[in-house]
Amino acid sequence: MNPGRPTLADVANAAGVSVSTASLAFSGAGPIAGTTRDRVLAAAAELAYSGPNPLGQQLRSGRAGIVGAIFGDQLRRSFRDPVSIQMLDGLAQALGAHGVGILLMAAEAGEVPPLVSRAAMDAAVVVLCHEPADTLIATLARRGIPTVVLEGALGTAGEETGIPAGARIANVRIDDRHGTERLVRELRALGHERFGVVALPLGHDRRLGELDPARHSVAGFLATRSRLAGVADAGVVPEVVIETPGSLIEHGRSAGHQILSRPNPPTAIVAQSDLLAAGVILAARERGLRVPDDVSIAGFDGVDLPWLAPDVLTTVRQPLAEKGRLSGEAAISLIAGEMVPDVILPVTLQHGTTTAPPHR
Amino acid sequence: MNPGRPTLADVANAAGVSVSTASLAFSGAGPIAGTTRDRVLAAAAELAYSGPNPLGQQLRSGRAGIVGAIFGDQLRRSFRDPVSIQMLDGLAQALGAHGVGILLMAAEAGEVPPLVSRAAMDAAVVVLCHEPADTLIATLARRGIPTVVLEGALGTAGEETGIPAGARIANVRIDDRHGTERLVRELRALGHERFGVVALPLGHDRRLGELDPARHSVAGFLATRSRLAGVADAGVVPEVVIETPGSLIEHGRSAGHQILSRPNPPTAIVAQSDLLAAGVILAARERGLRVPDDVSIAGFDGVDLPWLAPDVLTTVRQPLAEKGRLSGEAAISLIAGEMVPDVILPVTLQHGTTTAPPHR
DNA sequence: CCGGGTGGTCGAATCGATTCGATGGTGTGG
DNA sequence: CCACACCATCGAATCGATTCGACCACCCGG
Repeated sequence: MNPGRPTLADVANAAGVSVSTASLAFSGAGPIAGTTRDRVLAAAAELAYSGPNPLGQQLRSGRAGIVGAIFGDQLRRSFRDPVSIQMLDGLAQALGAHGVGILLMAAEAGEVPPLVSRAAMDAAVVVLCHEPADTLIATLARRGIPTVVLEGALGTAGEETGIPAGARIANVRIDDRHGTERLVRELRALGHERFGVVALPLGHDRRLGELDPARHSVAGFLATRSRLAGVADAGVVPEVVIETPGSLIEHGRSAGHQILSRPNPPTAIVAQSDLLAAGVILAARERGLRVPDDVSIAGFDGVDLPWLAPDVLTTVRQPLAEKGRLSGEAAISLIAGEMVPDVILPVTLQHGTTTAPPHR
Repeated sequence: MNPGRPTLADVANAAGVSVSTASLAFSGAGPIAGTTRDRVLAAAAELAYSGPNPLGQQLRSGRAGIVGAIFGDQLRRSFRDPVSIQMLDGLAQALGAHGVGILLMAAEAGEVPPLVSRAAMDAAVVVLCHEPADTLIATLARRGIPTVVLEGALGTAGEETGIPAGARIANVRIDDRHGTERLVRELRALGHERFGVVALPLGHDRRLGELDPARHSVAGFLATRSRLAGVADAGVVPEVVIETPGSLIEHGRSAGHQILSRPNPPTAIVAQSDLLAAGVILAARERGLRVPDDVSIAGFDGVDLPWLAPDVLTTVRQPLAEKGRLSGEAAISLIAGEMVPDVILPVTLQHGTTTAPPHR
């Protein structure tokens, strides 16, 4: 009759019942006679009606059935790190169990993608934004979208961040400061005294190179960036800190070469991610250095690196899938209007073959 | 006044204009006086109205602004293959340019996830389903959702697949049959005569092991699975075909050990993906075999494997990001109601250091 | 001075479903 | 035999926006 696909009204019409009754036949809410339901379903089959249009349901219920997952970089780069992927997998599991879908968004370099301000979503999860993501979070807050922030800066709530006071925000993070501290203490216990650090991006500008003391005081970063702070907590001031443009093998490799080409390189290199550490190991191999005899190398995250064999990385393992799952459940709770306490997940030290006492 | 967030009606009310005028102030469609628009926007700011509710817009327009991306496995596994990721990145770029978001869905082992049958989407892209995805595609077709199928089986349209005739389906695939043929021909030209093949999953059951001639005739698969058919086109009947549960390094490694532990192993191993090939190389290394002196190994895809250094894989490169972009644009066209011709993208042979004439 | 055009605004219909309250009919218990 | 309860069904309101056609007033040209 009318163009386009059939609607519930068409089905009701064909079945000779009212729209409300037809609705009951599909939703199952409320009483309905078996014969009536069958008649409605038969009419639906006849018209090739494939069930209620989700758009109508969404408007009515006020729920989109979607949670946005916002990554701090191009997907191509974000997803080369197994960290993001395991997180995402955990997130997908938790949300999938509630019939909620994941809308993928990539926010490059502090930009706010149009989807963040326009797409329909019931909640958002901000993942892996190494740099401060205040404008992003503020945009979501203005829209009244409850938000789960992963590994966010500490002062997310209120203040001069432009984030409204009533914003419903939950924080999920790991105890990376303490984890790093324990790792570095162990390295000191092995006898290491001179350290190099390969750091994740510290700001919006994606650069590779030594931390610029003119622009950023190391002390300042020590205070704000927890993995660096963990180094300081262990009583270590690194000889050199290389900032990288991202958590990728090749950046770790470049950083490794930069550190290892110094006149008298440090005996221990602590990388802020496993991929960075893997890159440093490749660099060491390329320079003919033996790991861990000539240099100890440690990472952070605890992802599988089967191709690093025979080496097994010493690292700090964080529960990645668990983190994703928790974030998903936090999002579900926020949507339900519940308060969600901040969560800090524990990490565990994992001994591999890439660390040993320094060679004299 | 009323609970919840303000609506366009509230804003119109506060600004002393009608709802239709307020709508114009935001959408910009149709004539509106500057002073009126300013008054509306001011009222909006006053009420902390953050723009039109997407749910209302979607119902009205009949567009969800979302394309579903359906992967044939858990995300954790799908995304460990850079192939999926580069694809997804290309897809995200193409769709993002049109302001369309990506809804992520994982379909394990031939199941149809609830989101596929219930979520609001304007189109779907079915990615990386190594096994036939007929029920999936049929579900989408019944819902009238235009679908782009990547590397789908050849007879997607009509027939006994349960897919309705009028379904709007576009196919995007690469010329993998011909690419494989060229690769194998080159290996033959080098002097190889006995081949092993490490294959991607051939059915719903994820198993690792030699192709079972009782259940599946090799000839049958040669006919239907194009990368295997390419081997046959080159005039080669492989001595052994190992089927794997997925495109992962460890599966390639197991398959590699299985092949290389045979009494008189083939001199050339062709893997159907780069990750599988990388696994075979690791297996060869572990057995003390030199690549390519003792065994030649080739892959398929052309992804970056920096950690394979110093080896560089001989492979067939396919334009992955391009494939994703094209799929995205195909989806956009389908949504616009246009017909989209099937696309077959070319592949290029890429010579690495892992293939050489066989050792006598 | 009058008619036609136009720019600005408004009312009402529409998108497709859910859900509340009302209604009519049947069955049961007093 | 009457009244009450309950089950099945229906009508209408609602969710939040867009858009079409009507309308009014004003400006300009004839």
